[in-house]
Amino acid sequence: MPIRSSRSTIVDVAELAGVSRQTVTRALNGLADVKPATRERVVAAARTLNYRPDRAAQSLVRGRRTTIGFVVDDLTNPYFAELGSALSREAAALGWSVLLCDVGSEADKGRAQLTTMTDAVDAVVMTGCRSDTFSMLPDEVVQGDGVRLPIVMIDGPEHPRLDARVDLDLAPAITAALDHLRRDGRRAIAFIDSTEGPDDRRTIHRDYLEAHGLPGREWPVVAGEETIAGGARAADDLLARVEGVDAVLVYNDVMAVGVLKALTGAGRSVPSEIAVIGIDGLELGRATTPELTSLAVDKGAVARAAIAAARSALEPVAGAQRGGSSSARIGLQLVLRGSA
Amino acid sequence: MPIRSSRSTIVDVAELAGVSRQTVTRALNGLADVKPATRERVVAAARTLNYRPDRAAQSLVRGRRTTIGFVVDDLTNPYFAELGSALSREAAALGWSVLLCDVGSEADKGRAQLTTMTDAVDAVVMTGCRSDTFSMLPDEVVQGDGVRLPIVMIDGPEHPRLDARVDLDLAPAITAALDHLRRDGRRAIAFIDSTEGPDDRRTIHRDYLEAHGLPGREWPVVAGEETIAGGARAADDLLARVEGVDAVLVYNDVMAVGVLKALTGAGRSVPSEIAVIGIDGLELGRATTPELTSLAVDKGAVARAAIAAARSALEPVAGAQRGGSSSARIGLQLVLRGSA
DNA sequence: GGTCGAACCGTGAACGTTCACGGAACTGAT
DNA sequence: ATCAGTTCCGTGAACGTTCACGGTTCGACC
Repeated sequence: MPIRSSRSTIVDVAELAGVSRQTVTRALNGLADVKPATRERVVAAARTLNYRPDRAAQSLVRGRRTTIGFVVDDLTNPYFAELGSALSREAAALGWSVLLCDVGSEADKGRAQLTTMTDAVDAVVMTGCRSDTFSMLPDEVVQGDGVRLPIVMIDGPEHPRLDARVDLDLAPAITAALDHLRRDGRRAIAFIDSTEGPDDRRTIHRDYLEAHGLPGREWPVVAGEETIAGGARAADDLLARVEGVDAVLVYNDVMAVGVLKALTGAGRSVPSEIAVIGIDGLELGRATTPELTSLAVDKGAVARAAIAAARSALEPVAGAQRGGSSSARIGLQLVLRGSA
Repeated sequence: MPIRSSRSTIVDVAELAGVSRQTVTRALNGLADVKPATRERVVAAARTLNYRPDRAAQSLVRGRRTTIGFVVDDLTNPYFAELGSALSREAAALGWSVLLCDVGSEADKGRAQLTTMTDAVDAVVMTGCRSDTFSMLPDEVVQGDGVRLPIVMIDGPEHPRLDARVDLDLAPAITAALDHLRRDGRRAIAFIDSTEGPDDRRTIHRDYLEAHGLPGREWPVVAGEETIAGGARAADDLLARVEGVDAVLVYNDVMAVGVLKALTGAGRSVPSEIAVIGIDGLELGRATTPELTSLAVDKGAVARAAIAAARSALEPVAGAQRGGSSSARIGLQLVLRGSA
């Protein structure tokens, strides 16, 4: 008997059990029309061969399952985790599956991960991507000469290749937050960003300051990394360089928590001396004292919009809307907790 | 021309472009031996039909990809998020994919999700599962008459069906933490659990108290839910019922952060009056003031062990070790930050 | 005009599983 | 002994794609 090095198939089991393919199928899938003795023989054969049905072959014949890939910079960031959670449930409601891909920091590994993901998936949902995850995509996917793998981008940079976008409606939200601060008599409202690259949140903030004749355009602060520690460093930096700041708007909640910590650590009381507002509305914001006021994102809504976008891009109807990238906007809500 | 309601296949494209399957393959996959004009015709046909290659058929013929399912109670818990992140990268190193499944609270939906997941996956990695996720698995999977889908459990309840376990080596770690507290002169060391069910951490704690003649066995505190708010409530409860507690060990970091907040909120200073130690070693523990001391879990190590276990369970070598469930133990490290 | 090589394209077969159908063997009653 | 009815099992075909091979066309060159 020749040694089969590769994985054993259903016919191997059939031969060993002395039956046909079909009987093996019946026996292993618990169908009727199999004599108990035969079933046992088949099961035993499957066990000794460590037989495992090929999922690809199964789903080929049983019908198509759609799988979407969820690409994140860093699942460790609770915002992305909450988003992934919502996406997983939303996809499940349609019978879809979600393939997770945490590309992380190392660009080369990220590339490899994305290639294996993209050819196992019917559509891609990317998010964040301030580090340019998009350019890590395999060339054949991004140029898409042949078949375009649908890509929907959540709150990330623009790109002609995208099939759909889900954006946060930041302008009214940030305006509301700043209005709130101004009503409280705050005048010196700084903004702490995560990187120096172009950023809607920062420009909205700056435009607001200009429109209302407030100071602060000259206080660009950059955390460098979207972590608690990064936020804390940025806050220390801000305190060291600027006098009289009485409010801070922060790029996201994770960094805002760091800011909060650094401020109280430096003896500034929050919110009486300095108010802090974050963006995302994470559960994490409940961990601090005072709790973090934030512009909350409805992650369920974002996930629903993303899934809907992927769905319509996958629609079998021949689209005259080729290249007509759809776009959804999700509002944010100012949730007042303790910090502002 | 009959209207095809289902998804279009490669032969549809071939017919529309007036070529053969193979030429379509060549054109769309960017291979050689296609005249530019023909390629364009094929691409155009694919576009109008919104053709999308069947991933199942592709991977059937191109070769097998292994996919593992990652089952979590709640990805919102940063511990599981960090674990998922590690798992994703570890799997990627082998060219594997990770299917995410956040079963959440609703048992019925969880059931449905798990069935669609389990038949798209070559192995399952479950974790947490204090809420009995295991019993949500479809019957044919859990009884596994025919082919056993490998299941590896991370730090969850025992079950004869499991193929492998990855456990946290809690006893020495918790002992180290309690030793540390005792060296600091703490005597009244409470434990805050998440549920009332059987739990290693609680029993290790109680055994330690007994062994060292410390009080506290009579202070069972249960948070109910593994959240910051749950931990806070539990701490309030503890303060209201017991006098003189000078240290608290908490089931996990998320709850411990809530405990920390409740204690400082109630005017107790940490760590001078009461020390707090959590379990998990999350980044979240850096958000508080003081930062949370914790028994840190190396999530990368856990993920590696889980992947390795799945790998060996999938090994094509006929195993005489059928049912011989492997088991790995991962140590924890006491990381001293501010709270103890 | 024949030969040769390149460029381009099509035809079976295969991947591993399940579905639809039909056939054999066995039962029990007429 | 015949028949009908179960019970059990096997044989082609199909799912949609790619691989290996072979064929045709075309131009160029002797």
